[in-house]
Amino acid sequence: MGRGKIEIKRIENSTNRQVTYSKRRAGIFKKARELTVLCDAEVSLIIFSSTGKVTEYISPSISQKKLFDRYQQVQQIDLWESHYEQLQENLKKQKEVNNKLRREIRLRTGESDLNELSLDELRSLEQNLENSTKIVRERKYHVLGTQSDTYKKKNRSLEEAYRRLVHAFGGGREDEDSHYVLANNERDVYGSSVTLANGEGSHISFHLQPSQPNLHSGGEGYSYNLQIE
Amino acid sequence: MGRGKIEIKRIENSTNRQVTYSKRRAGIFKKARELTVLCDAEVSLIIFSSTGKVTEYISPSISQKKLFDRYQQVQQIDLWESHYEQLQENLKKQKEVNNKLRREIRLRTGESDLNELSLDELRSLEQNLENSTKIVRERKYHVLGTQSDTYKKKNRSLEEAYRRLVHAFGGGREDEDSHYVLANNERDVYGSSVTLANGEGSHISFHLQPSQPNLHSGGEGYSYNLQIE
DNA sequence: TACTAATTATAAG
DNA sequence: TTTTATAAATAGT
Repeated sequence: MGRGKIEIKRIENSTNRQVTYSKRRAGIFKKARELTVLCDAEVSLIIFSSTGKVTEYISPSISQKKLFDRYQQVQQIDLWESHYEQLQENLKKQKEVNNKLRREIRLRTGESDLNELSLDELRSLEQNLENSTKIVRERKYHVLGTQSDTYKKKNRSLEEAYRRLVHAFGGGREDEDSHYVLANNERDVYGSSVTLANGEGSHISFHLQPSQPNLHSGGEGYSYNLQIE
Repeated sequence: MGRGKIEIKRIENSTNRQVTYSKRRAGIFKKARELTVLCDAEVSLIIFSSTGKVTEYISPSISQKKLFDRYQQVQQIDLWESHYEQLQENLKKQKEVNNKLRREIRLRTGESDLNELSLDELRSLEQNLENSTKIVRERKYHVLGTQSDTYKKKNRSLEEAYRRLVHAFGGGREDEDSHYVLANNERDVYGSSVTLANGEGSHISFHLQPSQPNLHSGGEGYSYNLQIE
């Protein structure tokens, strides 16, 4: 159909090829639409040009995804399989990793599994926990120190203000009073820290995750409630 | 194109519709093939008849699956996603859990993240670690005790054998000798345990997982090497 | 399914 | 891009 008959083989002239592509593409899409309407068919037509541009037609009664789902069902093949398998493999690995992490935590909390450890491993773990405690304790003291410094500075400015006030009203013995306040404050900060560190109060509840709510549910004896976030 | 012009609307006569379907289907598949060859295009054409029968054409240079992969890539959509939403959701959750578990371990080892904790949280964590240490220590002593009991029993039977032997050769003072051996043994077991518990040796290496090899790679100072499995 | 008149698609300009 | 002569597709038989 045209001024001359053409052989069905790749059109070498690139301009010609491009023009023919446009015309025939329009033609085939028209045919797809017509087939859909005339014959109640469901048609999926996806065309990539040689330059990579995509054009598609899908019957209005369906979507590409649904048609493809149906296609694979009818053809007894599973086009997603490889995707699915990969995802599943990934999930399996994550779960394994999570279980190992949980075990590590159970060991570190002494919650359970300790009976799986040898004597040497127990010794190492104990040593390890002692080191960790030391680190945490030092961090605590650091924070305390910082907090204390802040109080000191605040106190110094308060002291200053107080001194000026007393001076303005013409009093004496300002130094002793203000120093007393300062010293008192410092003692308080450290004092309460020691009390709490050995006390029973202050359970942190970091909140671990909802999917395994019983992971750290405190049982009897030495169970406690350290959960993250 | 035919003896008469037809309107593009559903053909009501079912025989006619069926005939037209066959003819036009052949036509459009021919067009698809021709377009592929003439213009270097990649064409996917899938048609479901109203009776559910599927016919397909795919350019020989590609497969339906590959074309579809490419299609969704170009269209910036993920056709698998809804298919696997649940799986993907699951994977996401597992990864979140994983991160939280890692954080808990980092906190418990003092490896990092301690600066995110408040003073109260630090106190609680310290208390917590002390409790855990206590549990581990007690378990260690339990294992030691069991081990010691085993030795005791062995010793008793050795002692018995020794006594019989001495008796057979007609000697005296068996009791003192055998008791001496027993006592010595007990002291040894506890002695070595105390030495090792405070020593530098015996690092357990449980081996956590390969995907995050640096999770517990010991750095300077208080780093150590507790890895599970 | 095969024929063919009439319509439609398109190759070439 | 639009035109048009011609090939191709197809509606009706």
